Amino acid sequence: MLARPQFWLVKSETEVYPYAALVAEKRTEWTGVRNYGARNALRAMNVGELVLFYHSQEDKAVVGVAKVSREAKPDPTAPDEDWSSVELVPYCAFTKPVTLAQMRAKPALADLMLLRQGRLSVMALERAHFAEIVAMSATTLPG
DNA sequence: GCCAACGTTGGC
DNA sequence: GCCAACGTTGGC
Repeated sequence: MLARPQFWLVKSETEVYPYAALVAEKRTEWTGVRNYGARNALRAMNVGELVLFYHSQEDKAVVGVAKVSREAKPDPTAPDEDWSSVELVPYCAFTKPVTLAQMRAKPALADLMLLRQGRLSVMALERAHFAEIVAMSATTLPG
């Protein structure tokens, strides 16, 4: 049981690996992260924690929530290097995607890391930010 | 250890 | 397609 669950956000290009692909596959190995900040975020994830799924490039919107189903281990796509990957499963698709423009327009999200550090592909989220974005999606999370 | 050059990401 | 931001690399 997690005393203090953390919340996360991952980015994926819409055309490369959309949320629908995760739903179709049931689970995915989140490989290919090659940035130290993003890697450290992966390593801090715990099984069961929730992850906002953001589509970069085309959609520029958070489209759903995934869940960490396995903690970080060495990234199999970089066998001799010090990178990490986790496993994600789909958790809940958003009723309405929450666009970057909508998030930028919310004072409550002014210091959201997604908005401040645009290139980071995996990041921690404050609980309040997570809750705000879920509320904006008009989605009721299961459980 | 500094910093300029370069490559990549991602919004517009 | 362009460009800003920023991370990484490599010369010194």
